[in-house]
Amino acid sequence: MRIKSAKNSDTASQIPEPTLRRLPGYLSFLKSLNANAIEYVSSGQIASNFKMDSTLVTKDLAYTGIKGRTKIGYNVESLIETIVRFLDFHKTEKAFLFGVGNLGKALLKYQGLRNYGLDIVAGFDNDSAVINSVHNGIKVYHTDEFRDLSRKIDVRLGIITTPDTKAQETADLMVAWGIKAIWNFTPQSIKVPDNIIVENTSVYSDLAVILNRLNN
Amino acid sequence: MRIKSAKNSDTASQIPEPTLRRLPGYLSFLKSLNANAIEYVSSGQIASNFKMDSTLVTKDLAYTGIKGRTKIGYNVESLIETIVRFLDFHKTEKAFLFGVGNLGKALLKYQGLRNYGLDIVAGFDNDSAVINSVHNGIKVYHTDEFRDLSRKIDVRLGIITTPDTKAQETADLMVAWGIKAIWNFTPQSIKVPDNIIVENTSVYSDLAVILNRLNN
DNA sequence: TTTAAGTTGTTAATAAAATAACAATTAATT
DNA sequence: AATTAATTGTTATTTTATTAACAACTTAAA
Repeated sequence: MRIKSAKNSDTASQIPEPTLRRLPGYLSFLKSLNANAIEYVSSGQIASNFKMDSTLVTKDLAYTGIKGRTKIGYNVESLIETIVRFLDFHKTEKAFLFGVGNLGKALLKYQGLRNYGLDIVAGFDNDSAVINSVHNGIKVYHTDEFRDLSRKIDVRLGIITTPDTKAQETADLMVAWGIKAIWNFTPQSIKVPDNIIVENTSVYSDLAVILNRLNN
Repeated sequence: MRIKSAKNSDTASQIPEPTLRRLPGYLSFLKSLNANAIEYVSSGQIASNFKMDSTLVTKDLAYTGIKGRTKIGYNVESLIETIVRFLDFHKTEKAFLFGVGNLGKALLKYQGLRNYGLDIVAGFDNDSAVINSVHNGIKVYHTDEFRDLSRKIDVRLGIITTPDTKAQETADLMVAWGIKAIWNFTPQSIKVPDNIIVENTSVYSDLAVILNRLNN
């Protein structure tokens, strides 16, 4: 049986995902340049930092709309601001997190995400050991309280850091409530309606690549 | 300036990275089938679970050397074993972890990685608040103790979960000691000799994709 | 003022990955 | 025993991403 890959309902999802994935790396590098009071940077310099082709950097940056100056390069500060705005890292996207285990707690405590536009507003779990605990100012509630929560709250993003076996039911719960996007940290593939955005983050894929490179 | 992308010194690094990245997902799915006492699975069934093309699954599985049976599919148990062995998840790769902050602690405590061939044997940090603490049986030492550590110890992999600004010096330290592969969880690009394997895991790239899909 | 060199930005070529097409096989059904 | 349908596995095509080539520009140097 063959299935067409799920296509974006959008008219045109212009920007290639590889570009989108590289931009935060550039941003980190640019910030370090800025911290060192460096005013201009060329695509070649960025490329050499990441051991990649400079044309690719130029093209990636072109997507953001920034203009460079011949023989000078790009203004570091305005490039930072352009990328931040392009990636919507300047806005604040609220999120719920389900499953306050080790990984869940780490994400709650992780200050870094705040600077990149993510604001986790509450945690949910079924384990009484963590319910009512507070991490980094974020309180953990019983999952039952989520069911009763007003759907008027403007949270569009849900994070799954539950045990693998709970991933699907957690996703179902979130979809029923009205969540628009799910960030799934379990290796389980979750089934959701076509209009729900799912992003899977699997540390096991990275591990597979490392072990393969180490052993071959 | 243009730079050729760093190429694997290997004669042929045969297996495509996208395939390698998909295999752990298949594995997770197969384990759930096995838990439900399902004996055989077709590439079409796997494909439909992940909303992908069945040909791609067939090709991915072909890389592992497994043979399927026409009209029947693949034997779930032997497919699991084949993928596990193919990915070297059956071996135990020892690792050091540098930077015992929130993310570092989470990785130390994360039991899941043990089942996928990763065994973190020690943590290192400069903060006296965490030195000598034990997480999941793994002790945290002062970074200075790493410098003095015998290079005879068979640890090939180092994990960086330090603050971004410490990433490069931590990498330098590890390379000097004799580490062969680095798993970098900071968004900073680290510079290492060509023979050192580097895998970057950036949660910000995933966030960028989610925010883009949500807002466009 | 002219020339040279570095850099952007665009267009063309190549490489890699995903999808489609299809041949071969074989279990199940008639 | 013959036929049908499901499925693997391979080859061809298309799409996507990367790399190469090059034209245009502009700053700095001669």
